[in-house]
Amino acid sequence: MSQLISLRDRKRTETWAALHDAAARLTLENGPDRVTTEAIAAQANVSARTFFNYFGTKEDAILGLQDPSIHDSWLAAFDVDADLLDQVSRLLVQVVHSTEGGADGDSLRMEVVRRFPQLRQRRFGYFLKVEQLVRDVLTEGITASAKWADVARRHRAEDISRMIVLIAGAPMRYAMQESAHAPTLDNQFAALSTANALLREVLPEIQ
Amino acid sequence: MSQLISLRDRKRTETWAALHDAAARLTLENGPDRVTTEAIAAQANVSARTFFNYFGTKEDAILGLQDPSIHDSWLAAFDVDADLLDQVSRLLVQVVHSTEGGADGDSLRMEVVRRFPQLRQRRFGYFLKVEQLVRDVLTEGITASAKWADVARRHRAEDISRMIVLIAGAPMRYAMQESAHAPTLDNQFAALSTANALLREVLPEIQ
DNA sequence: GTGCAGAGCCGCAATTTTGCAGTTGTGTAA
DNA sequence: TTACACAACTGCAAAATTGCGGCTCTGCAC
Repeated sequence: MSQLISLRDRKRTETWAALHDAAARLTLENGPDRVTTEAIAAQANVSARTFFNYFGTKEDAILGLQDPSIHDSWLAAFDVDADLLDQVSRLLVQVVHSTEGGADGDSLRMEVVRRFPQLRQRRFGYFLKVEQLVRDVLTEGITASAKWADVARRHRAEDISRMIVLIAGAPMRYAMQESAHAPTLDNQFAALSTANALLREVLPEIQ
Repeated sequence: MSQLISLRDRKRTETWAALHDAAARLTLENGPDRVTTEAIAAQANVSARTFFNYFGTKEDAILGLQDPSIHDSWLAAFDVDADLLDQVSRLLVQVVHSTEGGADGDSLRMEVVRRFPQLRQRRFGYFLKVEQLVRDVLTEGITASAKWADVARRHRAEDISRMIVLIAGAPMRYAMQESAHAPTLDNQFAALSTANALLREVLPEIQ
């Protein structure tokens, strides 16, 4: 019973959470610059070296950011031949969401971001990785799609994907810039849907 | 600060204690035969395999027995040319004590032994290892001692040590047999000092 | 008694954690 | 300015943990 996930995976998750929690907690107490990776590791009861096995930078730990990854089920649901703007932006949202650690209701993270908005910048860096991932998926889809065969004859699939992801990602960038100042969950959602509507309105005009 | 021992050593000690604690606790609840190594490992939050990295047998874990080892300071204090009976039995006591985990006031172990005296047998097995260790030390001492050079000319140092350890260990064996029935700390000490006195009385008579 | 399941225990390879010795960049006291 | 401490971060090898397959033994249903 309760062997749904291996002990190894469970412990890895626990360690990740312990580090993020320690980082966020200590940051709230002392501010991000007065917290050392060493202190975080000590608080999480692991070595300083292990800290960097889990997070690339101190800020990632504070924010609980994970390397973006694409879940199989998202891939299965992805359809190049459907409304691409919709498909791609959905995938972008999913992957971006996957970079923000397990628990959504992580009030610690929200509090940290509220108090130290500078940290928010890190998300933009992550967004580049997210785009790369989604681009790869899209490129593969386009290459295999009959619908795109024509365009693909005049442009490389990589370039087509790059352009589409840029367009479909515009609302997310918009929302990130917007909510950087007042980074609450509500603000993010609001900004994103505003941006989506905006994009839909702008697109026909420029075609 | 507080880096007196390495994180590695501290964690090793903690894991050892967690396993012993889990083993003893579960044994008290269910009896030694109704506890599995797997349950102990789960309770201690490590894998079943790790259990056997720490303890050779389930009983060792329940009793908190460690492989005997000789501390450097004991070695330094050991003097072949002093009263050997005293020296050797002191060393035996120290090493035996070292096989019974860190915390002395481990009421859990005492309670377990009180409730399930069968477990006590395991100690006799350990005593053999303890004797072996002490014999090695003694052999080396005798080999290097001028005082023993004469006897060592007629007998192998190993054999001399064996005999001495047997004699010096008699009180401990006596005490272990005695206290097997009523295994409290007081009983052990009492039995040991009785046995020591007894030995001292008997020896002159048989020489 | 025969088969079989459960539990103790071990060997080994894969994964994770740790220690340690760097390198780099930055603030700051001399 | 120079010197230097300190903190972020990395590479690498040693140690610890895990998963897994396999072995043996014992009790129990058949």
